[in-house]
Amino acid sequence: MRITKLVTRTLRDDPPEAETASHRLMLRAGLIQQVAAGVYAYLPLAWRALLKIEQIVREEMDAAGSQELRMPALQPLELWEQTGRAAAFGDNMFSLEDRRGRPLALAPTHEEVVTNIVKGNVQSYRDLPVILYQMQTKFRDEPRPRAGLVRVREFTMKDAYSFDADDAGLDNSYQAMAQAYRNVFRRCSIPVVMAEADSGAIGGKDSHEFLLPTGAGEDTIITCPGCGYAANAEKAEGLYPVQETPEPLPLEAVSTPGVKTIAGLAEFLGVPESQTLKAVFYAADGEVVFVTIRGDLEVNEVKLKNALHCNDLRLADDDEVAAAGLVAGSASAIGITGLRRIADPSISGGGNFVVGANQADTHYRNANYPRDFDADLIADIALAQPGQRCVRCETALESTRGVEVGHIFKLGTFFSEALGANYLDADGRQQPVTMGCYGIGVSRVLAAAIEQNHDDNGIIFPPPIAPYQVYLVGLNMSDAGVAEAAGDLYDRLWAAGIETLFDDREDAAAGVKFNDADLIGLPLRLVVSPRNLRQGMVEARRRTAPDAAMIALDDVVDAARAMLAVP
RNA sequence: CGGGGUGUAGCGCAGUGGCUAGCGCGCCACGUUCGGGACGUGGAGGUCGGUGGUUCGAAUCCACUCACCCCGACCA
Repeated sequence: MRITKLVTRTLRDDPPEAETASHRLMLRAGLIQQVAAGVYAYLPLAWRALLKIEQIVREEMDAAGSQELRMPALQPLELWEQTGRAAAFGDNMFSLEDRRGRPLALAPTHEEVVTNIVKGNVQSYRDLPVILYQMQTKFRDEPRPRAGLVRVREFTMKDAYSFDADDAGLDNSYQAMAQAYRNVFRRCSIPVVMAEADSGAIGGKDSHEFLLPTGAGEDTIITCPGCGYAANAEKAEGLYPVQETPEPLPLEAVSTPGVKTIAGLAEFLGVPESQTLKAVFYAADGEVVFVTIRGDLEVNEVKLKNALHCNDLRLADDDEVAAAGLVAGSASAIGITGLRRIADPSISGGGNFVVGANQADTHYRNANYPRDFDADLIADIALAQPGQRCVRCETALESTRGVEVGHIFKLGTFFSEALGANYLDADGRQQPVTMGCYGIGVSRVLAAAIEQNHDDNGIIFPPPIAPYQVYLVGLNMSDAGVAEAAGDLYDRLWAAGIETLFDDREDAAAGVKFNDADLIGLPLRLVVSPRNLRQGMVEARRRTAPDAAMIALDDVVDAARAMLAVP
């Protein structure tokens, strides 16, 4: 491709709206163009890179025994109502009506459709296992798109679905997919962490995310340097110090004027925060629930959502709190009626806690569970935090941010039961198939690869996903000798199968071309110029190398191939 | 959805009630340049996000509205 024909322009300056490196560089290098919030056009350079990423994914999926198919993005909403996921996705699902007023959805994922396909094509245990996958455009009406291709509303996803006879089969499929994922991300130069993850409201047992650790990420990963434990903070568990249970003392009201926070309460009464209990109120699908946890811990809203089996969870607003008869700042589980009460197990270790009294400016000392208050549900709802200890090896946990590029789930039989995808086992009995699902955000992989592989001058494309392998610069293209030699070299490179982008601009200064070469970040830069030509040479520099090498004009194609082969 | 911000030429911005709305980059023509973002001369390009209002007069003031960005709750 000749630059003079390429529909892309590079930007001299950083776009002001772009905060993260990948967003900034993709805009500057002319890879993407925004069409709406969270909706981007992939310009030719990005598209070539995406096709390469897709091909890598395809090769690894095929090698893992999966077969590619293609399902529709446009689906009847009714299908989503059969599994209850229309409600679970809620406003995150784009929906529309056809001309007859029939409700349709733009699919955010494909479990329903793929399960129906398997239902119609798999009858016997002899047909299992099966793994199907597709490259597909997904639509999700995200509340807040951000960071270029990191979080968008229309994106390319590779989604795969496994169907097995039982849990042992699912384990095999899951392991095969996990290995395929490691291969994909290694080939794309994205050093991922595989972390335990929340499986969501529907999800079954195990779930893992593949995350690129980077400050630009949206997820928090809790890791253990001792044993290698890694988990999304949504899922992670941590050990916190548990006090000995003291002799229970009588409940005692104490005046606490103006005290509204745990920190203020602990300071006012001269007790550690771990000697207090925190009360938080949430609206779970509109129902106000009362949540109690030890004062020094934080509520993990994902764990809470799972414990409550609700679709929508948010902090209750002031009106809801007041309507429920709660006194913010001095609320307590003591004497609460008419509300569901959820408590973290941390309330049962230790004792003689300071709690609210449901009266303004008043708290109780010496509250003890279950003597003084009760809960309808005790569940782990604590947010793991760095500094807490690993549940396996008791090393202090660490925390880092990450971009999620892949996610795998063991789904179990939720979908097959809801949609009647059964098979006949060897004993002639009907059984629901056991499913897993596996997603890679293909367009996000491109963003992550750039986030990981760049410097101050621009992108450093990993060769396997670079849109072209060579950036060929013709310096002083109005010089007939240069134009001829560079054009000839361009033809020879393509003839040798080396994908080359040819900067054939006549009017651009050397500096412009070099800066664009660095910005776009192809693996190898070749320079044909009057100066080099007088010596019969071409200059070659890898994007990652500090210095250039001089290559005889006749040897350039072989030399380029050799330089590109070096990992 | 809560909080903060921005909409003026392809891109980045200036313009607080007054004449023909400016600047830089980019673009077109010609000429000079030619190894890390050159220079000269001449040009093209604008419903000032939209609607309504105030006013002799609105990019500028008011109301409503739309879009987009950033920070938080969601996901690949």
